[in-house]
Order: sequence, then structure tokens, then C-alpha cells
Amino acid sequence: MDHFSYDLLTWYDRHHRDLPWRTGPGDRLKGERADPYHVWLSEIMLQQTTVQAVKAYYEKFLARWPRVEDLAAAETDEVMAAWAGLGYYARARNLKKCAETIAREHGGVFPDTLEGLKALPGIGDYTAAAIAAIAFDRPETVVDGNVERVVTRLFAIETPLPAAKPEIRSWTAKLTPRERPGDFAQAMMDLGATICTPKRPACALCPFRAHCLALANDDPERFPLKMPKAARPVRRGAAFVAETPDGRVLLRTRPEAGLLGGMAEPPTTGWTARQDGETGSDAAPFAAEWSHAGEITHVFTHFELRLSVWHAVTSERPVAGGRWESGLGEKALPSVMKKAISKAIPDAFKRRPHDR
DNA sequence: AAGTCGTGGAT
DNA sequence: TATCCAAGACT
Repeated sequence: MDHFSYDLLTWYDRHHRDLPWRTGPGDRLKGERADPYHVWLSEIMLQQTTVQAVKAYYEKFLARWPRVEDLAAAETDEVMAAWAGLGYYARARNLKKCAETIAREHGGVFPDTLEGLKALPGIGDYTAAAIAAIAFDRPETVVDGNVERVVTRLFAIETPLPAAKPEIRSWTAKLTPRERPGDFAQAMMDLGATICTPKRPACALCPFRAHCLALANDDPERFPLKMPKAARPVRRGAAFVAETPDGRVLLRTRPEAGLLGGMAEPPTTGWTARQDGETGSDAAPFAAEWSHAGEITHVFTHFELRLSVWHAVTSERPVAGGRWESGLGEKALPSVMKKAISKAIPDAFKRRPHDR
């Protein structure tokens, strides 16, 4: 199947995307490999996340923690705050753990084998293969969502996902060349992102157009086939945004495990599947003149959250597990919590931190 | 091994 | 507005 990878690499040499974590063309001509730290950091950020969203975070992390030892030595709170907004916060917790493991147990040097990489927190089948191929030039089989789409189309695989995964892996392994496996993996992903797109693929520009079974026999957009998804349930709850006259806001930290683990939030009730009326202020963390600021809706992967937002201006008082904070813009607040706070205090994130 | 875990952009 | 989905991992 060498002609497939040859055609693809030829296309890649001409049409590859320039991304901050890739080595320049000059570097590759000299045979230099990408920095494993750079590859790892970008791959973790790119899990289920768009290139567009990752770019700024990648630059910020690399500028602040230039080497894996720097990240290992950082405060976890700083790392979480820097990650805030990118989503899937377990990635940030595992990123920190992984950096510490590499610094402490591997002398700051990344393992260069599939098995060594997979043993690290946050690195699964895909990411281990991607780092091994891109940073260490190993011919591992790299399968992500892009590859699944390209391969199911190329071979017109009628098995629906996720049952088709072994089949897809097997075909991808046959395609993967011994030379330039890292470029091959990135080329497959670039192809999936720019040509072999989910909707309206640009088949006329595809290096595989002469060999693609989906294009020859059928409608490429039909692939990959997928099992139908379950409906997304609605959960409801309330958030209580309390502020002092000088603009401090009451925040607490969510438990380490689970949804939005380790991130800050204003006090909220539990989020139940209850379908009855809106949640009242009787569940507030303390008695005050709570006014109803409105409702916000936030869509997570597996449920939709409708939060009733309450607002009170009050004197600063002690609340168990709570902190009265200013300068919200620099806190590790998930987007849904920023949305809730903004509903109660529209300019909350334009304020500067107070002294003291 | 199916469910859990965010967010924002495209269609 | 509704749905999809983007370089998945973990339990």
C-alpha cells in the first residue's frame, strides 16, 4: 500500500498546515525531530478540542513553562487557572501529574516507546501513538477522529462506529509507512481537517481521489456510519452570586473528582433531573435579600444544565468552604460559571483585582 | 464497557 | 434553534 502513503506525503509536503507545535520545513529537511514536550503538550490540548481553540493556550503554556520540569514545578492552581476555558479539566490535572512523573521518575526525559508513553497519566492509545510517531519517528498506528473518517471513506467501511474501530485500526496499520510515520499521521489528520471533512468534502482536491471507494461507489458524506445517540437530558439547579458593596464575590472550589473538578464556582445547589418549576432562593448558602437575576443554559456533552441565578449584595461574612474574592478574571472559572456570574453581575470580569 | 467529562464554532 | 463535532482518556 506504499503508493497511498507516497501520494499522501507528497500532498502533505505541499499543503500541510503551519501550526505552532510543528517543526518548520527547514528543521524537517535537516532531519530534526519535534520536541517531545511540545508534541505532548499540543496533543493533550487537542484531545476533543479544535486547533483554533488550542493555539492561544499552547503559546501561553509554552511561554510560561518552557520545559516539562517547569510545568512539574508549577503550582497546580496556576495550571488549572491557565487551563480555564479549554474544557475537560481532567486533562489539566493529568497534565500536571504527567509532568511530575517525567521530571521525578524519568529525569525530565520523555519515554520514547509506545508502552512507556501509555503508562503516563492522560496518555491513551491515540496520544501515545501520536507522540511516538511525531517526536520519535516510530511507525505506530495513529487513529483519531480524522483518521476514522478518512479510512472509513477510503475503504467504504459499512460497520458503524464504535464497532468499526478494530477494522479501521487494521487498515490504518497497513497504510502507515516505515518512513516518515509522524508526517504520515499528521498528513492524515490534515487531510481529515481540510479536505475529507464531515460535511461537503473537497474530493476533487484529495490525494486519494483515484482510490477512494466511497467516492467511486457512493456518497462519501455517508461515512463513517454511527450508532444513533441517546437524547440529552435536562438538569436544573440554582447558583448564588453574592457580592460585597466593594465588589468581592463569594467563591468556593468544586471537589477534585467529577464534573468541573477542582474548579471555582459560586455556591450552587445540586443539579437534579427535576422537571418542575424554577429553583428558589430557599437553598441559598445564607439568608440575605436574594433577587432573581435570571436563568442561564449551558450544554454539556451528556446533559443540558439550566441554572437559576440569584444575586445578593451583602456584608462580607464567613461561609464554610467559601472565599470572598476580587479580580475574577484571573481565577480558574469554567465558562458555565462565568456565564452564571455575568448574569448576576454583568461587568464582573471587567473589574481589576483589589489591593490587599 | 457504556457513561462521564467542556467548550465554542460551523452548519 | 438544534445538532454535530473537534488530534480521546478514564472508569
